Amino acid sequence: MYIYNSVKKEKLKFEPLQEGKVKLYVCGPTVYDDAHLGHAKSALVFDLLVRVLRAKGYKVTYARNITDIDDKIVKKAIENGTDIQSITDRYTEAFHAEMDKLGVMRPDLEPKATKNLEAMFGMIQKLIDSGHAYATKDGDVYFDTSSDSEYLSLSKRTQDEDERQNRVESSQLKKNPADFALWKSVKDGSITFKSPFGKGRPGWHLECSAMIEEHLAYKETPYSIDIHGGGADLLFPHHENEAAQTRCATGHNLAKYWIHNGFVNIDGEKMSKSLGNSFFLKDALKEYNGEVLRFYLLGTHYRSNFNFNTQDLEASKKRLEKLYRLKKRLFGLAPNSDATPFTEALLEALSDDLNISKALSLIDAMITQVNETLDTAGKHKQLKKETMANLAFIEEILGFGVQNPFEYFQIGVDAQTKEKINTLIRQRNEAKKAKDFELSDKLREEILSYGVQIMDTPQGTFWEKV
RNA sequence: GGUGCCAUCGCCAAGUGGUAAGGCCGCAGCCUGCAAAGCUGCUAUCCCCAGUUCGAAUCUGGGUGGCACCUCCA
Repeated sequence: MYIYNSVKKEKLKFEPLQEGKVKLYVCGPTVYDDAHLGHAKSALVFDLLVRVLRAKGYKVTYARNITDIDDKIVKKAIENGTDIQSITDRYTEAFHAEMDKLGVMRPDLEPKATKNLEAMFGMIQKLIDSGHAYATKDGDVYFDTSSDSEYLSLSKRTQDEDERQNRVESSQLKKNPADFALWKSVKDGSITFKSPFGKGRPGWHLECSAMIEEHLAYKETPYSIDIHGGGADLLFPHHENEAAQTRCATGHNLAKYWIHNGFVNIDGEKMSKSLGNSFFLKDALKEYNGEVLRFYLLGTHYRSNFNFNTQDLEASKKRLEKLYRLKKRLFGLAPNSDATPFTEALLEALSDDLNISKALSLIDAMITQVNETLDTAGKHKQLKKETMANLAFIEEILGFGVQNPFEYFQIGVDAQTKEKINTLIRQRNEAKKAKDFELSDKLREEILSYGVQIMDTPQGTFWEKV
């Protein structure tokens, strides 16, 4: 297994901290709004990583947090005249439902910030005791970046005057403009939590460091966990700050490997709240099957920036359909469960820093080759069994082709319409049998008017929604 | 201003020193009553310039053009 470490900026052989095990933590969503395509991309990328690692025999413990305390959540709760939990519950539920539609497996652990305040208090105290954090008279607690000689080693930044001036000031009492809040005092009487440092809210960066130590971390290795991941925008300042906290509070480094996925852009522009061009996942799911979106979003290498557009999405959809058509051809056959040359090649491709393009080209080559053989006379018993094993492996490792292939092509057609179409197909087949092609063509026109296409095969006439 | 990434066929996209994968679209065939699906064949020398090398899309330098982070953000 090779993984590109985005901190070292090179592809490295993956060697876990403990033989056969992988501990992975990914920064999850802040649940104050519906998930957008970027959340989907990130969740899909790490879903794929977990599947590949497991296929390679690693015992993976996968954690992805839910940030359920944050200024934006508070703001929304106040606007809606409700408490934060009704906001966070609602969007957490929506997030889960949408990820399910994309075929994203649930993580093993899903820690929430509000449930881990004690762990955060403990880490703050350790940082204060060791001189890496200080409290102000306002009741805030800041991480003292000047106390960490390795600060900025993750993002390889330099702190010049320009940057210092550009940083948004939240307090005049900070020793250094780069210092970031571990605990923010809140005095306006809105939503606060009690802590040994006064009433307030935790800083955003703190939760990940604290929850990793609480739920996931090794205590005796030079790194807390094997892999830490998230969107590329999190490298700085979020991950830089997490790394600093963990390093200073525990004496060991946070993660051995860092993985950052690229952005999703819309029409060449970064999707963001401030640009007003967010694309909600729920809207995309109204138009497209979750598996099509999965296939599309996963179809480009995870580190590349991804430019979302419907033309490319349609092309991806067609490519996925090729897989489903082969499944239709072999429907109902049992696989032999042995690894095949194909499954080995597929796993090898994905083991190279998740080379999805290589993987997809292998799948297409396999599909074409099987179709070609099936087009010739013969039963091809062994090939069929082996192909079923290949398809099962594709489902397992990529999550592609998981639906019933006949139903897949008929999604969105109601039972009544299906019945009508089937009746017309029967009538047309009778006309064909009687060589009344004029009538059969007329019937086909009528069938096509339902927005479907039909295909005559040796096994019978099938139809698909266009 | 600081830091970093990228530039491969009409479109999407691998390859990162040994002579350009794959998909979509298009064209020509096979198959089919006709279609659809499937199959076969055809379509690039890798932004520009200079250099290193027996050999570069792949390395170095310069240029041009995109983009991102530095502020909440997957």
